[in-house]
Amino acid sequence: MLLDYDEFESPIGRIVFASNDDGICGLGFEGYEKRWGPIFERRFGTFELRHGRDPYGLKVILRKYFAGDLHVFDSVEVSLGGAPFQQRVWKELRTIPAGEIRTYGQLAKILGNPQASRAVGHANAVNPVSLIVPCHRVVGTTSLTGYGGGLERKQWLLRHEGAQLALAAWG
Amino acid sequence: MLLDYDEFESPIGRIVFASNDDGICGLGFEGYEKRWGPIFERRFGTFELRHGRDPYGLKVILRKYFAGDLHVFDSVEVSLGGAPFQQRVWKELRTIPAGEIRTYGQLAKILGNPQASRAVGHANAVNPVSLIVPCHRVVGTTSLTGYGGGLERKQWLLRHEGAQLALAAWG
DNA sequence: GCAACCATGTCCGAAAACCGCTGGTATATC
DNA sequence: GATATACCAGCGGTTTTCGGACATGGTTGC
Repeated sequence: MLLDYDEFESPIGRIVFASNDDGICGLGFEGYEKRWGPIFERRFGTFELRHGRDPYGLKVILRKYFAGDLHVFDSVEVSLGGAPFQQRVWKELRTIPAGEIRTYGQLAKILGNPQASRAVGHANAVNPVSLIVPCHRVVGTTSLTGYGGGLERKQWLLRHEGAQLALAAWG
Repeated sequence: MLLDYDEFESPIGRIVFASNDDGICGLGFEGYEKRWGPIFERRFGTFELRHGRDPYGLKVILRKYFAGDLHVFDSVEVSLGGAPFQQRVWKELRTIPAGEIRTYGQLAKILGNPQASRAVGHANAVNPVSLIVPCHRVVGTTSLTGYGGGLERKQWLLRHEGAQLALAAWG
């Protein structure tokens, strides 16, 4: 499998992203590309990366997003793979509007099993496409919990989207 | 929970009061309504306020009280909530006749624990229904101490009821 | 299959913080 | 030496906070 990949300089650090014929299949903050090996191997068997190509015009979209155009990701095609439950989680994530947040427990409930909050957390943790699949809009009941790109970025993104962070502890 | 609330203009400032089906559940001097949010939320979960209703005819009763009819509160129904000890304190308060005063220590003793004066003070501080539950009739051993509506009002009320304020410092 | 991971949530108990206090000493004033 | 004031520690009930234990479900690796 031949994958294109490229980079974008955002206000909170370099972003790397990869895509195949179906859509964006990987996106994360700098360093994330180091984890692509096992991820894409499991998914594609073998793969090859070709640098400097951006067939979906993602750089432009990212620039708009960071300029305040928060809904530009809605129409971006993604190619995610993953287990059945994870796919449902990721699909559900994309229905959360910018500026809103959910808890892991809420998502679990929506997906039909109120007890599966931890499983939801795990699905978030292995989300291959940050931002476009907005895993940063999911928080714990009592804290921000975690984020692949680091909590500071999660907080920054939520502020950028105008979300109401209820707890003082969330900053 | 749906609560009625209304207002009354007294000689010492506007009085606001709220009630439910069981009786008066909140009464205080102007500004007190701002503290109703947390109080009623803890007690009722959610609640809603409906202005301009006075199902217990409290305005008439208040007018009589300020005209000098000091015992009109005796038959008013109240709905207080609160912790067990607080309920005992508030109940005991209503047995203090107009014109008399007690100290926090005396009340503690009456309630069985002479050391609990400070707890009595706290119970007084969170009394949701002033005047009817006459927390203004409790004073410190050496000073008036405190009052939710301000010390001037406490003093005014005690004079109005003809209480003997022994200490010169009390005014 | 089975055990081991987890970007969770809930419950419960212990500890600490909060105060509309009191009583005793220790300093000040006259 | 009387007062009066200031300060301090200990007081008890409630509320809040914090931490640990535990149940939880889906995925992954053996």
